[in-house]
Amino acid sequence: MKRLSSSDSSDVWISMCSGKEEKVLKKSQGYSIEFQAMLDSLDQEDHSGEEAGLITEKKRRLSANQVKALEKNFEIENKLEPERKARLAEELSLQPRQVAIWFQNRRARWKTKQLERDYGFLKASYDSLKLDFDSLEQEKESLAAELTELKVKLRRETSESSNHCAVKQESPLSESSEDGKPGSCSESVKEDPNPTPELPPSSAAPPLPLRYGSCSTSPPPPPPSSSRGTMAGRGYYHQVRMEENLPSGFISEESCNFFSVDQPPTLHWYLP
DNA sequence: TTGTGTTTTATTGCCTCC
DNA sequence: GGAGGCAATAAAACACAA
Repeated sequence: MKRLSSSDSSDVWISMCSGKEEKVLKKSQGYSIEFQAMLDSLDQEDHSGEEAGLITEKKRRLSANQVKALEKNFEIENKLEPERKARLAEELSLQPRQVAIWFQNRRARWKTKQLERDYGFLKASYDSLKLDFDSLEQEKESLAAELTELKVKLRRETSESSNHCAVKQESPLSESSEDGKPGSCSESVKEDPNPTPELPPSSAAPPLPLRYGSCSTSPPPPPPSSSRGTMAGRGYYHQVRMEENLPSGFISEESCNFFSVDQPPTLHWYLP
């Protein structure tokens, strides 16, 4: 498009020239006399075109009614067939190209809005998941603390009972320990070979298999590298890390049953 | 009134499809 | 190869605070 210096100081636009020409004209202001003369001649040509009744139009916004009609049509179908374009253009007294451009821009706006909506939805989903994760993490920590406490208590009771037996064994009137009830000494001293506060060396404890909702000793395949950046991928590593953080000796058969999941794990992120 | 940010209209260049 | 769509961009039109 080319901007003309009209006599009535209103901006007149001719839609027949390209934007590149306009840029050239704008940049050329204040240039050589020859070039200015050329611009003047162009202006004269444009004025003569105006007088000849060529398409002279201000760049202006569409009227409210036009926009309303276009919006209505966009709701029906956001793509424009040639027939509909021509009909709309005729109904709204617009150029078919204007209608096409309006639809194109409208689609772009719709896409932007859609992206914003999707982002909002994903963010809400993420926030909710994070809350869940945080509460589970807290629960895990309190359970671990409780477990430690219980183990200390158990150890104390065990040592007390063994002391009791040592005293009784010296006495000929000591009670028989054959019934195996609590308080019996023959086995209880041997119990608890793995006191918790003094964690055994890693060589003493066999490597614990990682569990993924079951007690299988074979670890699952590693996550695909492509999923490492995703939430699913992070979930995979979180589960591993959480179990690695458990106190040594915690993952036994009991603990396995305690934490095992009845349903098989969903590895949808891993399965193709 | 003016400077500035936003919205709307339009262009350009590239890509895909027929 | 032409038509049409899309992303990026330009620039006018508009809104609004200072």
